[in-house]
Amino acid sequence: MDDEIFKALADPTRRSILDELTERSGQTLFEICSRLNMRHGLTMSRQAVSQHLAVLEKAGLVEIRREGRYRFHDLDPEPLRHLVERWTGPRTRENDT
Amino acid sequence: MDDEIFKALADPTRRSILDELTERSGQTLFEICSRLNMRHGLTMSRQAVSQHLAVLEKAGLVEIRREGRYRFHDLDPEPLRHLVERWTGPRTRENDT
DNA sequence: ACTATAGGCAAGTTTTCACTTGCCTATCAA
DNA sequence: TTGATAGGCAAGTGAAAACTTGCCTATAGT
Repeated sequence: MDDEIFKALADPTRRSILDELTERSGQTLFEICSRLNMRHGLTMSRQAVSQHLAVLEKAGLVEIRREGRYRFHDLDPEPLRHLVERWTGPRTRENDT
Repeated sequence: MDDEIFKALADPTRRSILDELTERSGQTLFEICSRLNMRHGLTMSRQAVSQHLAVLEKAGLVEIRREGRYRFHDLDPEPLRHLVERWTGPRTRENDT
């Protein structure tokens, strides 16, 4: 289960998508495409982005809701919160400088 | 820079290696090999493990120190601490239930 | 009804990654 | 100094992942 999350995070394009959705939630596929192009310098086909979104959805990091002919994408950062605690320990208070 | 860390974490064998080093720091290559085999059911060549360790070292997650003919491996969890904060926000206290 | 927009499906290609194989070097112990 | 142990290098293989291409479906506006 964590496996899908780590694999999803391994790709820089997918991380940029998460960045985009962090900044503006509920974007459509086309919006994400154009913003990846504009702001991250990524030029890739709509299908490529769609496939990335499918990976992110399977990992539970993005929720997709359909309305009419639009598909809106929302970030769900919940699965990320305790992801690396197995190596860092549960608390990081001593590092809060 | 983060890219190497995320890519390093994408492989389940490498995550098992981090688990092993979390439990017992300073293991040699052969120790890691046999413990991956014994405790994680992973049977793979020494070279494969060595390559994984190289990836982990490049990502800054493992430090390697040589003494005589031995090579000891230590975990450095520091780069992991704030890895996902760009999506979760800096604090997760409200989720400490 | 027709057209444009938003998205879906399913090959096929290319690149990247994990892993092996074979041989070589270095340290230590007898 | 011989042999055993710990590890290194580099080319090769196989499979998975990223991305494209071409065509199809569905919703909305006029």
